[in-house]
Amino acid sequence: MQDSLTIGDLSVRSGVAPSALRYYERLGLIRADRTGGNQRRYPRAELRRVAFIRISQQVGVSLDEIRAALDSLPDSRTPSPQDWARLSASWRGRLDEKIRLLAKLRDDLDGCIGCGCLSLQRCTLNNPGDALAGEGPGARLMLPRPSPDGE
Amino acid sequence: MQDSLTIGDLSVRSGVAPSALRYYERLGLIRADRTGGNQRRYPRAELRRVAFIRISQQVGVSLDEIRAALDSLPDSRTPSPQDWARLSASWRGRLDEKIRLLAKLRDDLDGCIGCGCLSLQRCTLNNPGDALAGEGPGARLMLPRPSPDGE
DNA sequence: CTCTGAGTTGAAGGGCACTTCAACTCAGAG
DNA sequence: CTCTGAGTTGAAGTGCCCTTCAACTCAGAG
Repeated sequence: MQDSLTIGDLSVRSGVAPSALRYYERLGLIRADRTGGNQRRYPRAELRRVAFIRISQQVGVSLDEIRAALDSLPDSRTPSPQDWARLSASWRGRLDEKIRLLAKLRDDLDGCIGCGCLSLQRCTLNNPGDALAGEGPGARLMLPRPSPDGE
Repeated sequence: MQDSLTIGDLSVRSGVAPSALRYYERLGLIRADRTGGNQRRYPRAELRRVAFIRISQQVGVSLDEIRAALDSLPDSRTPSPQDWARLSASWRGRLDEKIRLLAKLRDDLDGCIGCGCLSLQRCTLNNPGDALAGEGPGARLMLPRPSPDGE
């Protein structure tokens, strides 16, 4: 084992399937050198990129946005710890917001369970506190879209 | 406006598109009476079902699981507040776990940002604290799958 | 040199949660 | 009765994130 990893190595060390790694490469999230025989060889630094990708997914960021974030890294040099810190810090707000919304949902749920109404029209729906710009008549459910995202 | 809602009414009041409501019906999550002309008419109680569905999605539950939960409601009578409370309460654990994981991710991220390593191999990956059953050699990233789910 | 496991590609498939479309019919105001 | 907006259907399409497949080639042990 030298300084570069095969796709199998990277897969094992990152926990990401080879097919997913190739997919990430197609999307421009990671890159690989090639051997004479056209096989991928990953510098160790790519491990950090993959780690960042998976963590970002957990924050709920789409691959497209992750790509944009990674594009902001300097491509002249290997990203420094500070570079990674900056990127990671940029997700903090989203993470906080996500946690805040879930905590609110939990509290609303507790309230509804407590009072037994559970209609959720009065408790949660009519008063989302944040969203609900009050468009049209009648009550509106909480969030306009569930929007699939990483957990 | 009588005691039953058209699909348009239900859509406006629930904030869920008619196409989504028809989709939910196909999956067996909601049901509707029909007029002589084959149009859907929803008893008001369906509003609660839709509310429950959207809230469950925010908790990160799949439509399939939501269907299973709804199937546990008595179909002889209109579900009582207690029925809804029971179902909602059953998501509490998942919600807590979700919040816990995100909070942990945030703290790990802070730690990594703080120490500047951001390799996330030492901080987060090698020591997920929960997951990572230690299969195979090398480090493993946090969660095996991002698993798309409602936010 | 041979053999085998690992790697390569493009194209297609899959799961989830819907949306869109075409080609209708219904319901109720005027 | 007419007109129009709302409703109906099944089939196909969409977006995201990958996985699977067939049909190859490569790399390294023996």
